[in-house]
Amino acid sequence: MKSKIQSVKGTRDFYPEQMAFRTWLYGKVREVSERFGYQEWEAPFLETLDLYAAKSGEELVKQQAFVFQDRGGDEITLRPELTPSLARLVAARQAQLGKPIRWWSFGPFWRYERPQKGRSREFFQWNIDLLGPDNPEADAEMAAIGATFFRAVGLEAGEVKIQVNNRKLLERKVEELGVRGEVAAVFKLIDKRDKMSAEAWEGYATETVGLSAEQLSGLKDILSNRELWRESESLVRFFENVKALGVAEYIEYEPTIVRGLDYYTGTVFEARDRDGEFRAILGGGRYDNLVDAVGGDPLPATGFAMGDMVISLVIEKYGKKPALAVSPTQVLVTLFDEKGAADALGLARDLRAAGLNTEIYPQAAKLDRQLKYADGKGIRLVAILGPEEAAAGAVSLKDLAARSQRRVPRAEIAEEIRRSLDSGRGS
RNA sequence: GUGCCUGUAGCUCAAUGGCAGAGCGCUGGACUGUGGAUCCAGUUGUUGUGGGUUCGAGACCCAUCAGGCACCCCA
Repeated sequence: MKSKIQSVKGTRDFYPEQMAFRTWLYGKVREVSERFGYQEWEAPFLETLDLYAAKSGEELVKQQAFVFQDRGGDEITLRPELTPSLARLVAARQAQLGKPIRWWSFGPFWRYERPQKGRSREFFQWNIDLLGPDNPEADAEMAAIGATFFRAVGLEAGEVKIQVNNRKLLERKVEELGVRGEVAAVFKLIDKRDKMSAEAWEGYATETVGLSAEQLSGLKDILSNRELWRESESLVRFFENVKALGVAEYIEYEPTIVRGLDYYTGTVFEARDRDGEFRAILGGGRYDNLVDAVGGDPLPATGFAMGDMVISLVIEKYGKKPALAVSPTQVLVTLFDEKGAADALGLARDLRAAGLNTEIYPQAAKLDRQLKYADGKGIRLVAILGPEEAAAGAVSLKDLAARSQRRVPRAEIAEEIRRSLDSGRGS
């Protein structure tokens, strides 16, 4: 065996079967995005390092971005996320863009990380953002879009949930504990809670973050108070809106959600499967300062991102993966011998002209071979054109799914195929 | 970037330091113009890669690459 060139670490190959699923997922993303009136857009895959320098979490850029020098010596980054690009595009044409801006996008991103389940170095991500309004109605719309997507792919509220919190509320509560200027450290502490043992976490809280016993106890009260949202006018309205939008069953308050990225400013959320088996399915929130941070005028914004890997695992786990037709072929034209080749090619041409996806068996072969091929590839209809049919000016149309066959005059074959496809659609 | 686990046929996996195997798949036939089932036959390897120990290595040791898990971070 010859030595094979390996693929780049952390990348995935999309054979037709995987590509069909990716396309299906993209279709669901499009369907839901457009249902809420969002426009599709796209940014370059390459951006300057400067774009990310001040904005994203420092770790994300410094340690996890693919950065290289171009031939002119400029620092170029393979985009690790989309939101800074969004802010850049919006800032560049801020005056002429009508508000609110409702945009969505689905494309590839790169992060230089250790690959593991639900995480690779090259992945696809759905981004959807609403810029303009700074009210809880906009936040609720985002959560509703996420929930509507789950419904669209068949995931029920008993299987996935969207957990919500508000950074301003949390910040206020933390400050009430008498923690000054160390809010970011406390947020990090909160984020770690599920990942450490209770003792280790408390040790980290008192020793590293420097909380007093009293403050720690107060913090624990905050994090276990599932009714805390009632103290935030913004969250109260958020939950009212979510109810009105018909997705309340998917959404719940979770005091430990803070999100990792530094640019979030208000309501934040992330979705998980109810068993907590996987990492977050999607994550997002309000980021009101980002547009002016890249040189635009201040513009409030909210949005979220969903990677393709975790959602795929969740869809698979709950048995919601659809049976997808991998071959686009609607009808296979048989080939018996070289003498009949011109006739078969002519039939294929006519069927294609009639708008049918038509494939011809590429060489003369026994009929059972050709039928096996069609069966294996999931092609339902086979147009059999052998010496007998040719002599009669007809074609035999076999429906592999219905196990039926009938002889049709050559002139009517395209119409007959169309009828068969329509009748088989429901079953 | 840190720690741990794993790597054998296309796939899933066996093989006490002693002849590299099974199931599935694939190919052909039973069936010269009729598919999924069944039966029969056949096919599949530089044991991830490179070194080392040993009379002898798929197994032990080192390195390296890839995958997985936990950190870190996050989609």
